[in-house]
Amino acid sequence: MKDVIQELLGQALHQLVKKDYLPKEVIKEPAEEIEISNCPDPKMGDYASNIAMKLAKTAGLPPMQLAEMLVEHTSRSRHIADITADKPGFINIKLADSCLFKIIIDVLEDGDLYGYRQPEERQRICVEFVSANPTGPLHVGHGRGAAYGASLSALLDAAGFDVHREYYVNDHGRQMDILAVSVWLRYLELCGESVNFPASGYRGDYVYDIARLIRNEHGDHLRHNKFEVSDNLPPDAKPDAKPDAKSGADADTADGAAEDDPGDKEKHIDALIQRARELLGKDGFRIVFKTALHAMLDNIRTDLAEFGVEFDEWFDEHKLDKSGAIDRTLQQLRDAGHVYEKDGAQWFRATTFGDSQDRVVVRDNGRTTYFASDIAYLESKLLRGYKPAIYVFGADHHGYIPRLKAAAEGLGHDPDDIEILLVQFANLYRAGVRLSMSTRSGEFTELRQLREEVGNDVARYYYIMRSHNQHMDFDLEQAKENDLDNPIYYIQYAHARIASLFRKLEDEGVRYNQAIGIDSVKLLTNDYEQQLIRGLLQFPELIQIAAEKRSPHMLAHFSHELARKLHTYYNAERILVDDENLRNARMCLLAATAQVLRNALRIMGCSAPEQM
RNA sequence: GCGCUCGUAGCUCAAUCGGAUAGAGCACCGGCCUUCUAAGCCGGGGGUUGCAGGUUCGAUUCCUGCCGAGCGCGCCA
Repeated sequence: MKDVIQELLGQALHQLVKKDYLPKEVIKEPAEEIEISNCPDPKMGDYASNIAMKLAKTAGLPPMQLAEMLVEHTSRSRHIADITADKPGFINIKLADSCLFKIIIDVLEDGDLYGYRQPEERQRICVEFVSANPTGPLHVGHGRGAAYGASLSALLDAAGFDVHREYYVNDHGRQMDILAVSVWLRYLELCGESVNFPASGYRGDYVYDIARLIRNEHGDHLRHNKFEVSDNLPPDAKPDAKPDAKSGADADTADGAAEDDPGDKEKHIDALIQRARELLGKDGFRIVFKTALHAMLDNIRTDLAEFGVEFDEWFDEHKLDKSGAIDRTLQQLRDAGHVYEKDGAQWFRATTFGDSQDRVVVRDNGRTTYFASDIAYLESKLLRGYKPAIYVFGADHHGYIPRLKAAAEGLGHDPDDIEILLVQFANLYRAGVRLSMSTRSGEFTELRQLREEVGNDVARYYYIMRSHNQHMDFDLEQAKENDLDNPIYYIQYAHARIASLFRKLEDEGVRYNQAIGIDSVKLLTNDYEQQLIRGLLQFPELIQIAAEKRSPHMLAHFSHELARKLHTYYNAERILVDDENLRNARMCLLAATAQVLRNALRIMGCSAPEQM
């Protein structure tokens, strides 16, 4: 509908230019350049344009006068009931009733696809999100990225993009080796060996679960005694050592602390990994490694699936190495002259493209860095034709943006072809007390726990109801215990309420006749009904705006608003009246409202219950 | 020190790439169930949009500086 109005105003501008009332500079080339917004107050009209104020300067006319001229020259359309120039220079447009009523029919006809744009050719884009290292279960911090990424993907799909959802599996790095060693040590523990557990090992119970799995499968075949395992290793740090502990004792007052704890936990764990490889051999280590990896991926996959988050592809990092993609991409950068050697390592000259420093891609020991994989992965995405390739990162990764953009540019791409969205942290509160999210405290960390405590719908909604670049407080008390105040229940209740009316009708043996209803929609003239219809009208436009702004939280607000309109209507008017025409017309409106609520809830990843 | 994201009602947050009187929820106060789900509705109080400047017809939005919060600045992943 907006495009119709843009078109009409565009034509009016052309006419005024043709008559020499206005200079030709005022012509906005694509009509879409003409901004159309919703009126803040429905009494003013349905749509508003600020075009007269925008062009006042180039036209050399006061905004109000220009607005009036435009109104005069806008050709009469059957869609428009009224068009006026108002106060500072806005042009307000009121839609014809017939136009509004038709919305109900549109919704009923389009059904699950109402609000969805379906262009002939869909632009292919990729959304990569979560991508947590498979070294442990997902924690609540990943939850927001998961909920945001999934809803954003659904939103972009609705807006007409061909969306590819991708999870990048870091199955190649040192962290995975540490997990494997952690599992192996727990396995040895189960075998009866009393080995020390390293400070930087993974301590969660899930590590024992995997160890148990291996022992069931392979018995004691991978057992080595504790002396073989720990002899001649560099000393470990204390298990509880916190590098940046801010306790009262500072280095200068308690210099004994350093001597008590001379170990380097990083050197220790690296040596331990090496030892494990030696003792287990290539095959033995692989058994532990693969079992751990698969167990964790299963865990994560199941967790996400239960959360309603699905991916089209799980992209394994190691494939980039195996296929030679990393080498090829690095060679490409070398050929372009963006790589140099220093201190035995190879550096990507990221500073040429605005990064604050150059970045190592090949270490002096010959191994490629994590960033080298990132570059190859980036190239893979762009070669596959995604435009843009969207990354959803936690806010703590914002430092990666300049180097990734630099890499894209170094490979000869437009840096705008990759788009990096940051999701800010969510703080969990219980009864006003902030819960620690560190793994060490073990207080409340797993996404699974959160889902079990508050439910999937609540978790999904709470995660996305705030703008992704806004820090957010997630209060478990409000989310769970006080469900009267929970916005997601409020929305779902509106949907259930409508379903309940249809049930009621059936119980009373009265048939709902949609044909009669559609013929009678013109009876829906009271304020409440008009408000609801306008809500339905706004939905497709909201999808487009929210998608452009990568802001699924706008759907949360929209849904709440639509639910409020429904509840208000329900309280003010009796829906199931005796008059057959009016009753069926109202039921049509409610059916359409339920449909829009369903569509919005689906994009947000929440269910639309028939009863509550 | 440098950089990124922010700062809006008592609390949690909106505000459609700069628009009309800055809006919701929670909390607080007062009304509405013999009738379709009261998990609801209606009404009320509550604001110098962190501070100071600047840009223009118009600023919560854009620019500069300051104050404050969170997070980053490795041949770690």
